[in-house]
Amino acid sequence: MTVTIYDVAREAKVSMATVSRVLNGTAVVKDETKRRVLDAIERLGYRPNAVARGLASKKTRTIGVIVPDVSAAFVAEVVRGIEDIATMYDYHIILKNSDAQLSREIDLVGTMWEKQVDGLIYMTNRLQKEHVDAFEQAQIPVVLCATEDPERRIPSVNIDSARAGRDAGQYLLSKGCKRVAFVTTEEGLSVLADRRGNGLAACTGFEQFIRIETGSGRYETALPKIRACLENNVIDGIVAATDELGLASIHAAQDAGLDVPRDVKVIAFDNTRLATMVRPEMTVIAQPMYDFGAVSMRLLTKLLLDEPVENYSVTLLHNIVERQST
Amino acid sequence: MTVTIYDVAREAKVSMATVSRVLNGTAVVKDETKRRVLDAIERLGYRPNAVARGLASKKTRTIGVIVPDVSAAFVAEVVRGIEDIATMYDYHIILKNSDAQLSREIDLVGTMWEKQVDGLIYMTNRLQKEHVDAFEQAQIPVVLCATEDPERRIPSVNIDSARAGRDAGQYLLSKGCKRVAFVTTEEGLSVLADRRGNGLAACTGFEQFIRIETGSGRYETALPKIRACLENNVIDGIVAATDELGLASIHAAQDAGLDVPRDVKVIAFDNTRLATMVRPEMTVIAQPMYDFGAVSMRLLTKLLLDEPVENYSVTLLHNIVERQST
DNA sequence: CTGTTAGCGCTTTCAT
DNA sequence: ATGAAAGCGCTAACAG
Repeated sequence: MTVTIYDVAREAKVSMATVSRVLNGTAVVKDETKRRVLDAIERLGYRPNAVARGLASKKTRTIGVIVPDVSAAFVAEVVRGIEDIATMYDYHIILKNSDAQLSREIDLVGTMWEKQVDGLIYMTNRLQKEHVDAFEQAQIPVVLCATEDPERRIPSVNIDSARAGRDAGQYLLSKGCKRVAFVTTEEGLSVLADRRGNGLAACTGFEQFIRIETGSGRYETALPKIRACLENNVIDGIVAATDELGLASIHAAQDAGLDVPRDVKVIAFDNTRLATMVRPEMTVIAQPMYDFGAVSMRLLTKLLLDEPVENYSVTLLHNIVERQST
Repeated sequence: MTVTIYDVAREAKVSMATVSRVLNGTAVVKDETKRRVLDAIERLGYRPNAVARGLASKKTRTIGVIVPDVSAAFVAEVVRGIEDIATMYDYHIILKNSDAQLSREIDLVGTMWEKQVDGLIYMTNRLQKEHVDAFEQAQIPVVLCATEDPERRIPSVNIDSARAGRDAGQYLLSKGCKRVAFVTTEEGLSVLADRRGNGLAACTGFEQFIRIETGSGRYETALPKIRACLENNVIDGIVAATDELGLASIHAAQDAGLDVPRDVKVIAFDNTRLATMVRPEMTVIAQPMYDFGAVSMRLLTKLLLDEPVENYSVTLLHNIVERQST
């Protein structure tokens, strides 16, 4: 029924080993023999069984990808980057959503272990000791993607978030803003978001700086909260932690009778497609989302192939894209 | 180094078979023995090797998911639905992007075959003979997700697209629209989009009906084309094939000096988050994106577990969500 | 350059 | 209720 390497060997009148060799290019095979094997493969419609291969070689060419939620625009873009590079290096990805729940995040490492993945790309809001322990126990090479390891034990790919926050602040200052708000979901939820906020807060020159916590990152719930804040505080500049919160900020300002950008300027993080499709188009601190994924995967391949690695914690560049909201 | 089932057996003073039994619940094991095994597993930190399991049992508990592009909002949501249900039934998913290229779509079936996936969830714009042949050759159970098989050979999950198109038309008629445009990427690209367009075209009562083809589905490229059309035709109602095209239509209308919804009403397909975040908020034909994925995966589990299946081509319900753009 | 032979770690008869 | 043993389909020494 299923055609095996043994069938091919018989058909080509060679040994399994030789078939394996032409399949994997593990050793030189005489051209004539190679042709016979290839012919047999063709004739029988043979496909190597990756599972058997994985068992024998202890390499599955499969990468585990653990993310909070693929349906988030940012994450989906990252996953696309991961998958593209994985394909390029002939790896497959197993995708799992953690919903940012610690217990699930840890569980999933175990699951990936059972699946014998060759490596792991990991996204989480806050890396904890439990994570590192899990990685260690599973003995799987891990690359943290858009996730910081304060102690730099685990290879990672990030931008300089504090600096990005500062850049946003500097930018608003240059636009004449004095009273600035940082709109974020909730302090303590995401290390990166906090770092951005702190970078922003560190800017000197603001007359006032407040944080607006929206609880969830959802547009609908954020909008009224931001609006309330805007009605109780005179604010002329906003930095939002995500595009969605940026848009909520713009609309909240408009609802409060303010003009964007005249009365209040808004700059948001991420630069998902949303930013360019709304009016006014949003000025953003653009994050290299696709590259987060692509570079993480590339770094992981280096780890797996024992290629030399110059830098185990890669810092990607961010940049400000000026549009109409400022 | 790596703990195997054999080590556990030795530690618990039983045979591998018994360990396997308690692991899989394949047969009754005396409570006392079971405890010894569980203890040994705990003590040794044993994790079953899913690859070895897969080879021995010929079941990998892995599902291949082939989509055009995860980074598209619609698709990402579908994938989330698939993954959730997969997890629920203890399956894993291998994700692949095809970029809607036929050759790649076919290739990927072969790749999934090699990976010995137990089943396949497949999304494509236009199912062709090549696809069906590939499925057949690989002998993998397939469920088509948001993808129609005109000949109903392959199980699938869809909405009634023609009817959805008609509903959109009917809705615009009820709003007093007479001169309607269908904004889509390009005829012939997507069967479902075409079907919607045809359903719409079949509505009687319009004084005029035109199609606006935008080439790509991207906001940026669509906007000027739609605007040009709107300047050369008197249009008072638009049905857009996606939210992104819907938003492009709204902005194009505004740029052409028209008010939405007063002068021209816009209704779009999909209902991604975009629709609720823009102003005016978009009226949509809501698609059950998450459910496309969830139901497809559920159907696939039925196929895999030999559960009775009432209906091999499931039709999900769509509905109109009325907002400000009409 | 090619063949032989052990496994890889588990499931699954078949006995007992 | 438990054990023994034969594979699953392939890779990777080791010979020759």
